[in-house]
Amino acid sequence: MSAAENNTPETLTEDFDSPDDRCPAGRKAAGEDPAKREQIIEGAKRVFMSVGFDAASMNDITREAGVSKGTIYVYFQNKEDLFGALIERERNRVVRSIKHALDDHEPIDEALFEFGMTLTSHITSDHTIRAMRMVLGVSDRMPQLAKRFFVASPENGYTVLKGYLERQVQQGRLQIEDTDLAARQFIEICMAGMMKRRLFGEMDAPPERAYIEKTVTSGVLVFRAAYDVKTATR
Amino acid sequence: MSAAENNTPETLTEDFDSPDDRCPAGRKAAGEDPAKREQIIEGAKRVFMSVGFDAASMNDITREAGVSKGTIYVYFQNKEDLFGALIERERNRVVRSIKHALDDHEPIDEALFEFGMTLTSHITSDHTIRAMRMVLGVSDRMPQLAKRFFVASPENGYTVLKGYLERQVQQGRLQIEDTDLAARQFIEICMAGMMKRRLFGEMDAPPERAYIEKTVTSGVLVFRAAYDVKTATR
Amino acid sequence: MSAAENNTPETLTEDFDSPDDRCPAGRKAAGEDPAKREQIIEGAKRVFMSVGFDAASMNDITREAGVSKGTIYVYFQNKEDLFGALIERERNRVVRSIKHALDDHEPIDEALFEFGMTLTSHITSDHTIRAMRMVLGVSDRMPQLAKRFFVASPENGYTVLKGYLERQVQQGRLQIEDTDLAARQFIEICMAGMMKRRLFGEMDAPPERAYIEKTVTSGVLVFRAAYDVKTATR
Amino acid sequence: MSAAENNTPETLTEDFDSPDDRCPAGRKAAGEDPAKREQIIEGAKRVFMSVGFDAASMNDITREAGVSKGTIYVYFQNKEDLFGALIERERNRVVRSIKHALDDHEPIDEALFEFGMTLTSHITSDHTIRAMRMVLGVSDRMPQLAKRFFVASPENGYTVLKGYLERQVQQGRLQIEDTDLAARQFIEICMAGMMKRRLFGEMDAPPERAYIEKTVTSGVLVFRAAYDVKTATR
DNA sequence: AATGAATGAGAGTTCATTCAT
DNA sequence: TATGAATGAACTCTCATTCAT
Repeated sequence: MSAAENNTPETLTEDFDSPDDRCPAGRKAAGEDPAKREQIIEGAKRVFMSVGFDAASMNDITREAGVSKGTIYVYFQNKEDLFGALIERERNRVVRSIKHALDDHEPIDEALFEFGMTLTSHITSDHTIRAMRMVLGVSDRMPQLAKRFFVASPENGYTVLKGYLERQVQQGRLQIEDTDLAARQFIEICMAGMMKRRLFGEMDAPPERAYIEKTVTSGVLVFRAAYDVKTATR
Repeated sequence: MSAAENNTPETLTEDFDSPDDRCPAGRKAAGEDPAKREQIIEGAKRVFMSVGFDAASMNDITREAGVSKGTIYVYFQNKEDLFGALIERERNRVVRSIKHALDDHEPIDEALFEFGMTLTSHITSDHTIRAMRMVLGVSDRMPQLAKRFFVASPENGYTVLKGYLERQVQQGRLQIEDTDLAARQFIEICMAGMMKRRLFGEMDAPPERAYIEKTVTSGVLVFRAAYDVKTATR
Repeated sequence: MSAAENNTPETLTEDFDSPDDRCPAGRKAAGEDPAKREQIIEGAKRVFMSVGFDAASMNDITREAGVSKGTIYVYFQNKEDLFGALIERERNRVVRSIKHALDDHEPIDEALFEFGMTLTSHITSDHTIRAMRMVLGVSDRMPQLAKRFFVASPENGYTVLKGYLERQVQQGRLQIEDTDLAARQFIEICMAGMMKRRLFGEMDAPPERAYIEKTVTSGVLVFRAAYDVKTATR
Repeated sequence: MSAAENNTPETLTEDFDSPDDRCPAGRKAAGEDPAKREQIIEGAKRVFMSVGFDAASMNDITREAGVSKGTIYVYFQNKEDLFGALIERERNRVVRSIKHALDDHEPIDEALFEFGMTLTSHITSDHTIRAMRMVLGVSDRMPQLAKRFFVASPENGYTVLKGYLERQVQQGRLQIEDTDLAARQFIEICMAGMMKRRLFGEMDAPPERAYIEKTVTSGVLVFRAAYDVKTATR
């Protein structure tokens, strides 16, 4: 455990800065071949996703990734480290997808609708729900991991939206005192509890697009009823 | 073993109706002493809460509960059964606290405010957050448990609120087409993502009362801006 | 284990010499009520017989005998002791049944036939086969028990028969040099391997009477072909 | 696990046909090194033989075999599987030794004598007796094992002998109506109860050769008195 | 005297990790 | 460098035995 703590996610992404500096002959240094690293993570992902952290055995991962046990331990210090790297990769993937969801749409209605659709679809997807469950399942042992995952995935939408709202307020199109709160409110109205229901298994498949559309549409209406310029709410 | 078979969640709360009928001398039947049962669950709770289901060992629970391993296995069939009983107990605790939160308050503002405060405080409490994490961590293996816990705890607020909203609509005080959706929206506005942030460890303690009050107050305003009679929103 | 070794079967049967000497008021002294002792052994027999020594749990015996755990431990030092007492009881039962099987029948043919039938039927019975398996299963831990059981049950027939043969030789009706060997031969010819086949499960039920009759009849013929006076065998 | 599944008794003897095809470098595949497998069985044999199946603990076997617990479980699915493999090995050993005991000896006397000596010596050996006790001790839980062991070991002699007797009858050298019964009779006469006495511990060492010789000699005489051509018995 | 709830050592089995090849 | 056989601590669960009632 002490060893694992040295391996904070921050350092993980730095591992590849110059992978082949030391091995010009083509032979990769131990634990420095990005393709093999990817191969291992890909196998680990399949196993972790389907049974969770504790129930996943390193043997399963070995089999699924098609590499030997020893090789995994060259690339990752231990099971937790491997799991952390996997979550970190997912994190990066998500951040990219949401980043530009609010950029260009001119009418506020459409911009918010698009944003709400993207975020809700993403968060209720099988992929994300499974990842969340896994992360939460080990959050006692790896609290930083859960936090980082959250900041990257659901919370990231909040950051983007808050910036957007502030710009709209500055431009006089919306009247919001607390943009922090308003951003959070909008996100939650759009999801209307679907994330919770998916997490706990009350909904056992991602909601249909029509249902999401209806929910997000209503969310935009509620939000504008509260924060449009004419209305003097709060 | 016959005693243990009564441990299905449904019957858990009924087990203790008349515990001393058969044992007037004070000696309790095997697996039927509510105090000892409570003692075991209490110890199990401490261990499960702090490290999660998988990382908790029966030996730890033994030590924490102050009973022997054999005794635990008289009261509970196995580790999952013990965990289930613990979650079930938490579930019951919640249901009771929320049930009557909307009954008597006359002005809608106050009623919704009280409800939002109760629900948000409850769901963001250490107790509930830890329970949720545990349940989500094993939801692959015990999906019914997660579902039951959810329906009882966060979802239960939804049922109560939906009934309240329907009564207000009938009495002409609110104008809501889809009370199902509106109830879900209100709950999420009141929490404004606090449950998520608590779950993932972004907030590492329950939010202060002032913060909850501010958030719920704003939530009520947004909700009324959208659904008050005069306003013709949706 | 050291305690159990003090409890050789020999002493077990002496326990009842004067059970009520010390308790004239009717209340039996601890571990001295023969009826309760019998009740315990009867329950133990059902359990041991059906699953064997190791697989039988004291709880099962408790249930089957209808007495409490503590009571069993008043009457018997431990599980081995209880098992020993049970086997000892079976032993005594058997000895009685075979003892007089060769007494009165005048013609040698009939006498041997009757004896062979009795012995073979007895030894191939479910009861005896199960007892043998149990005893053999623990013969490493309780070697004296197996030996005593054997001497009483299968070997006892040998003693009786040998005496009979010696009398016949003295009376000039048979011509046998080694009555010890002849007695063993006769017994084995009559069983023709049935005991082995039953023990190992090749025959899963006691052989039918007709089959035993045929076998014993043949056994008598073979025996007389070898040992009748006219024939000069050996 | 896939390797362990090959451990069905039928395939056991075929496992080692070409053990080093895949590992020319000397490194053996998991669960496929015959030497290690033998080492484990050898250790297990010592433990099982001395205390029986139930009383033998995997820890004892670990210690006796000089391998770790994990290794045992690579080679064998579980305790029963290991025990089964051990018994199976003993079984094969026996079959080989008896198979050709009656082939070439011309005079019937000598052929039967040789056969009787081989079979009796084998069955009364420490090895076989201990194996029988073990097998019988678990015959409730593993009935097929006991049956297979029996068919291979003691019963196998019967099959061989019966074939021999039938050939002698066809050639007019013996006069037997029921060769099945006669074969069983001969075997039992030759052993004259020695197997029983050894099993139950009445004889605590294999009988001396002189004693077996005397017994088998007498057995052959008795058998021929009954079944020689001139004599019209049965 | 009889009870049976409680004990806790020890059972079989798994699996993250190591290291000889 | 990559492998995967081997390790052994730790797991859940059982049950002969004890002793307060």
